[in-house]
Amino acid sequence: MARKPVQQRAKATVDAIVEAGFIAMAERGPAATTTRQIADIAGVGVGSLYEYFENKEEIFQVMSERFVADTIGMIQPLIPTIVRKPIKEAVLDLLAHFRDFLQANNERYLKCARYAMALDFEQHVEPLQKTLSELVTQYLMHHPETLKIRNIPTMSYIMINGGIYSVVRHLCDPAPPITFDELAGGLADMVGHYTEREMALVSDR
Amino acid sequence: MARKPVQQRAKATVDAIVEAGFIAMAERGPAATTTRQIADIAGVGVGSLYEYFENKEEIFQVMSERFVADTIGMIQPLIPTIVRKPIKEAVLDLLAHFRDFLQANNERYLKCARYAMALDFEQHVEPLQKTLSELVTQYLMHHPETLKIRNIPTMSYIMINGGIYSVVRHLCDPAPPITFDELAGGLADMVGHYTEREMALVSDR
DNA sequence: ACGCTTGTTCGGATTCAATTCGGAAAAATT
DNA sequence: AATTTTTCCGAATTGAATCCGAACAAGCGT
Repeated sequence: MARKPVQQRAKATVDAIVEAGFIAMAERGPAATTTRQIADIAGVGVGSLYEYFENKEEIFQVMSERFVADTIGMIQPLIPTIVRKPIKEAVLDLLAHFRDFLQANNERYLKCARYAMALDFEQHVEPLQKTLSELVTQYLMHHPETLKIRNIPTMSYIMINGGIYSVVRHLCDPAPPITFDELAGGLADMVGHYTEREMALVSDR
Repeated sequence: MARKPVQQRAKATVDAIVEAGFIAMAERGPAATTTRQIADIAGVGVGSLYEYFENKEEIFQVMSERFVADTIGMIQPLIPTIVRKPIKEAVLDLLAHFRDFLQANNERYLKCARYAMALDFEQHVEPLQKTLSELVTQYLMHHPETLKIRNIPTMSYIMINGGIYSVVRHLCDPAPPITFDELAGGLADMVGHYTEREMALVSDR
């Protein structure tokens, strides 16, 4: 941001711009949204965009940050409930919430996710990954028998990245080859079967 | 394409433009590459770009298509060898080839993959997905015992999408939390364990 | 209330990249 | 070698992103 808004009215302008960014992006996609559109939707002059943002790109960056922060805010309160459930239920539960979250508000966050995953994955989605890693850790602590599983960091990495991408891609696909429930069930089975098999192997040693 | 090149020399300029597109993209990323840069690298005038491409975007589209086609061309000949291996080895083998392929030529295809996955997944990567599905099908036919596994389409979808994304993301990450070998081993185990567990469950019924 | 400083808004002017266009050069065809 | 087709080009156009300075509002001390 080029300058910090100090007055209340300026903060409102910044909010209006970011909100307008979400609306414009959901309507036409990021490539097709112009500064003028954002300004018009926000009800401000084009010049105002540049008071608080270096350029159009930075508006998208802030949107991505808000998206990630909101996602984390959505997940955090679920953690205590989820960690007490059996693994497959836990995965299904998390995925259902994630889908609803992405589709809310005319899919604004789904569009955003698509964009955020393209450029600078690490920078934007890293905090989200950290939160999910935290969820995994807490889950393991509530189910001590699973602590024997090997390669937990690797498996978290795969399931978190692969899971997020599969879901986002599936929801973006106008004609997906499988239903969302099949996808969710598949991901749950993937995690569940891996856990079961790994524990069977470990108990043999 | 606005117009088809009929003479040999015209085909050469089209090639030079696409090649220049890869070079420019690898150097500065897609957002920062201008038509003038592409034209300069290709050694042609800016106007020439528009003889054979509607716009800059279409150059990237053709690049994506070539990338996907080359990827498929890389995988096809591996299929006969891979389908005869045990599942974990097969996955590891495929992943090693995929990594080498993405990193060849100054990582040109890795950059391309990042871009191609952002916009229009379905349109571009769909043929690749089809090829990999084909690989899965052939694998299953060479290992009849695995045919009892349920939800094969779903599992293919998850492993193909999740696998591709995990690998691309990992290779793009300058400071990945795990090594590539760990990632590859993890993916192999994920597939392997799932298969083993599923077959154990199925034989009980 | 009043002048002063600081913060905010705005939209025309500017910049820069994408795209167009008309004609020249090269190749093919007659 | 004349003619037609194909190819190439770069100056001119277009339009979106960005800048900038004037005008407007808010806070603040007097």
